[in-house]
Amino acid sequence: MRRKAPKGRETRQRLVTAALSVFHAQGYRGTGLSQLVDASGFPRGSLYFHFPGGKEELAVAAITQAKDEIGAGIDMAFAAAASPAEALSLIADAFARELETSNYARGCPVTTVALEAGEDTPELQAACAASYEDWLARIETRLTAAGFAPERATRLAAFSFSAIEGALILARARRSRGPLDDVAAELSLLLNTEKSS
Amino acid sequence: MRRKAPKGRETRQRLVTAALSVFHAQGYRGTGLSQLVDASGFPRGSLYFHFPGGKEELAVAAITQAKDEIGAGIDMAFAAAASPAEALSLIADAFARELETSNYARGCPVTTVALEAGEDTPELQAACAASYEDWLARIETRLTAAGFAPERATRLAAFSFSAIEGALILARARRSRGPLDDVAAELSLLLNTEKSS
DNA sequence: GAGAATATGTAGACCGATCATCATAATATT
DNA sequence: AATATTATGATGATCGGTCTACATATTCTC
Repeated sequence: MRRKAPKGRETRQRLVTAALSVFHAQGYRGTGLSQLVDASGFPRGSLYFHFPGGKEELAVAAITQAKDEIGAGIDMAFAAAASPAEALSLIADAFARELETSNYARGCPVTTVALEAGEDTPELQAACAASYEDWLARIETRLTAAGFAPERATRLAAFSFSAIEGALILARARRSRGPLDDVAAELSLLLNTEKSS
Repeated sequence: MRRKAPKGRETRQRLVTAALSVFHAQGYRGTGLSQLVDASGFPRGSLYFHFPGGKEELAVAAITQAKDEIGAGIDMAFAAAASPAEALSLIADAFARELETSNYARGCPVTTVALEAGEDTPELQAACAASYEDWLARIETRLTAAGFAPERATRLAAFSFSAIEGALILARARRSRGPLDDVAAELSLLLNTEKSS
C-alpha cells in the first residue's frame, strides 16, 4: 500500500471546499471560525495547522479555488458555444442558476468577498483581484480568437464581464434572474452586430 | 424661544451621516458599534435611543440616505447632460472620482452593504433593493423622455446600471478607474448608435 | 523491523471585541 | 413644578480569532 497521497492534503482540501461554500453564501466577515470548522467536520486546531495564517489564509485558498472553478467554467462555455455571444449567455445562465437554487444567496463568490476585503486583509484583496484578472484574460483570449482586434477584445471583455457582475448584484437584490437574462441578450446583440460589421 | 426643531433630530441626522460614511468605506459587518459612535461624536447610548433597532436600523437609515443622495446625483447628471449617454458618463465619472480620492476604498455605498445583507438582516436587504429600484426608475424615466420606447428604456436602464456597478467593482479591485471609463465609452457608443437608427 | 523524528489531528483555554441593556442624569416642554 | 424627552457611559452576556498543550499517526533512519 504505497499511499503516496498524504492524508493532510485531503483534510486541507476539505477545509478549503467547506470554507468556500460558507464564504460564498455569507461573506468573509459574516462567517465565524466556528462555522468554518463545523462545516468541514474537523476540529478547530486542524485549521491552524494547515493554515497558520488563520481565517485570512483560508479565505485566500478558498478564493483561489473559486477562481479556478469559474475559470474552468468560462473555458468550457466558450468551448461549447458557437459564438462568444452564446458563451457569455451560458456564463450568465450558470450564475443565474446558482442564484436561483440558493434562494438568491449565492452570487459571485469572489465579489462577495472582494467588497469586504480592505486594507486590513491585503492578501485577500490581492487574491480577489487575481481572480478577476484571470477571468478577464480568458475571455479576452477567446474574443481575440473569434476575430476581434486585440485592443477591442480587451475592452469588450472588461465591458461584458462588468455587465454580468453588475447584473448579478441586481438579480440578487431583486430576487429575480431577469437582469442576468437581459444583460446576456444585450451583450449578444452588441457582439453579433459588431462582429458582422 | 419657540424652538420648534427638536434637538433630537439633529443628533439623529448626525448619527446617520457618520454611519453612512463609515459603512461606505468598511461595509456593514466590518464596522463596529464603537466606530459608529466615535465617528458621530455621541456616546453609545444615544444610538440606541434614536435607533432602538440598533445597528441594523441605523444602517437602513444610512442606506436610505445614500439612495436619496445618489438619486439626486442621477437627476442632476441627466439635467446637466445633453444626452443620456453623456449623463451616464457623468455618473460613472462621479463614482470614479470618489473611488480615486478614497484610495479605492469607496465604491457604491449600497452595493458594499447589499452583498453583506443576508437573511438575518431582511430590512437592510429591503432597503438596498429599494435603492436600486429608485435609481433604475430615474434612469428609465429619463431614457423614455429622451425618445426610447418604454420597454427598451427599462432594459437599457438595467443594462447600463449593471455595467456601471460591475465596472465599479472591477475598478476597485484593479485600483484603476479604467474599467469605469471603458464602460462609459461603450455605453455611449451603444446608446448613440441605437438612438440614431 | 525498532525506535526516533516529524507530521497531523484534537481539545480547550485565552483575551479581546462585539452588540445590546440599563439605571441614572440632564434638559425641554407644558 | 411636573412631565416628557433626550443624553450618558458603565455593565453583561456572547462570540470572535488565536494560541498552547497534548494525542495520535505517519515517515525516516539505522
